[in-house]
Amino acid sequence: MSAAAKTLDLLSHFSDLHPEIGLSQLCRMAGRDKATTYRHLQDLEAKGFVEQNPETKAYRLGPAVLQLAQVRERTVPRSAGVEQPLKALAEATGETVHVAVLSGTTLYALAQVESIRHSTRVLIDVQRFPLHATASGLCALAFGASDLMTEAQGNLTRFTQATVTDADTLAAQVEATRKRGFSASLGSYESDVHSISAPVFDQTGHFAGSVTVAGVATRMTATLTATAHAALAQASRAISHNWGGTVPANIEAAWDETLAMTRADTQALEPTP
Amino acid sequence: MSAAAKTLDLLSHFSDLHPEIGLSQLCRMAGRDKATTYRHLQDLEAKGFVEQNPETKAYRLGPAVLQLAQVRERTVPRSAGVEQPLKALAEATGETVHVAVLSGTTLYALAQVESIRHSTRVLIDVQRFPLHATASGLCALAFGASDLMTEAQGNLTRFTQATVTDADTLAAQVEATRKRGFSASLGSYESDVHSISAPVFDQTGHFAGSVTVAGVATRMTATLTATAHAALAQASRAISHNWGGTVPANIEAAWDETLAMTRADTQALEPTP
DNA sequence: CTGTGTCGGTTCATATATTGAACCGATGGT
DNA sequence: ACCATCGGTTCAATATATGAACCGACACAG
Repeated sequence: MSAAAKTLDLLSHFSDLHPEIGLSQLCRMAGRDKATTYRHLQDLEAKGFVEQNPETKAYRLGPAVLQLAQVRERTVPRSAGVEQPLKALAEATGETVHVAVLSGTTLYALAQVESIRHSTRVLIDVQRFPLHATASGLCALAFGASDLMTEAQGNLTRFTQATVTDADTLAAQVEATRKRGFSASLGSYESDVHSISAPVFDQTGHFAGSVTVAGVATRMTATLTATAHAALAQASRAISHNWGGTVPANIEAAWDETLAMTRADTQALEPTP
Repeated sequence: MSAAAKTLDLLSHFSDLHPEIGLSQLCRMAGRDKATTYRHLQDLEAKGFVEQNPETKAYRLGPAVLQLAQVRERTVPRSAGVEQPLKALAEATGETVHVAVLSGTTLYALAQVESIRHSTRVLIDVQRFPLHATASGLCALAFGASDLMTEAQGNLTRFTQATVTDADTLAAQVEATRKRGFSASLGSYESDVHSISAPVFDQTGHFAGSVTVAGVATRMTATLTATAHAALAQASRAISHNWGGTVPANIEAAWDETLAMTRADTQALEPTP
């Protein structure tokens, strides 16, 4: 490992739990020599990536990271961070996939990828996703701020036979989404489309959008659902990472549980030899 | 220069003007070899500090900087970034100095340092600085958002004989502050206190607070004023840097002009031999 | 007030990782 | 068909990173 990589590695040890770290402690955390770590810290300090608390001599993140983050935030559009994960998701599922971002109380379409595996596939032509009638929307209601729910309850438009139009059923679906970490829409917006969504988080740590697999209803078997769940979790982690966020532990836990269940379902249908 | 320092240096070339930089271009900007720069970029990419635009192969800042900035923002209080500059400012001027931060439309006291040079000095016991009657407040009105002015106009309380209580005079003072880059209060809040302030900026690029020299009125000669101006500019740059911001070019220009003028005043009074 | 541990920081011989000129294939303009 | 430039790679030369040992300061304990 290069000296530069080791130096950069030191930065990753600073967190909310360890905002200030002394030299010796950082050596233990990084598992490296004291002299080496000290020089690396000197380099970081000279460039403003860390600074020393004058009283305790402990090191903490410096102002340089703030400026870099500003530049990144201003110059790299969110859509740049979803392309690769979306392609991988489309590849893994063979269905149309898309990402929506939350702005205020509205979910806007940000990007989509249509898989070329099947000749029939879902085409997405909406710009805004209704909160109560789409998998994306359910994700927002389940993992976003509470004002989204009041917004949704004020506009329970019916789109198909399967659209939920009463607040209680909607609340139940939201609750199920929270429990499972994924939301599902079985033709509630377009009747022959079954969608599954996972939430995406940004650097504020809050719900920032959702990533969705929109499948042709007749193809959404238990096997594909299991595949989609696993691939969605992967995609959400990757996109959240690109947006400067991480998936909260409770949602990772919900995913684990759901994945274990769907795997069991699949194996029951198609037992291994 | 260590390899780590050179690697970190590469990051500083990314800015709003150059959000994406190709390998060869970055070599020219950094003045370094292509092979070296390439390996450094590999290190940075591996740690998420830069990423490659898949289409153009150009590099841009990566998601890692967002996460580090979040940690810094959450864990390092603003007050930590003002101590050193404030001490230097008190040392340079021999007067009491303080920093105020803007929250909403209110200026709150954040930190202060009393110089020990004189037995008489200004004691600051306020928690909030009136916008219309203090040097800090004038800075906020001159360099902050426009809603501050409406807030100030709604509360033109008189504190001393010198307090400005009509909107027109206030507007004129604000205009003078914008022109000079510094604000002044000649006993407008406490009658025997003359204060000079400079604005401070944070990572959003907006006015975030002010740094002030609060001098005993009888001591505020032209010489001390010139010293204070120069030291305030220095302090503002340092604090802005610690808060992740930079002083806008137009204010640097205003400072330059004011400093040249006050220097001329000083030399007229005390000609060099 | 003396031993003991740990702290941040420094030294220097050792050896390992960094360096850059030259090179490659791909791309694009003329 | 040519030339320039792009991102990326190679390898011998060597500049640079490394870490065991050491230092003074500090805090705690007997």
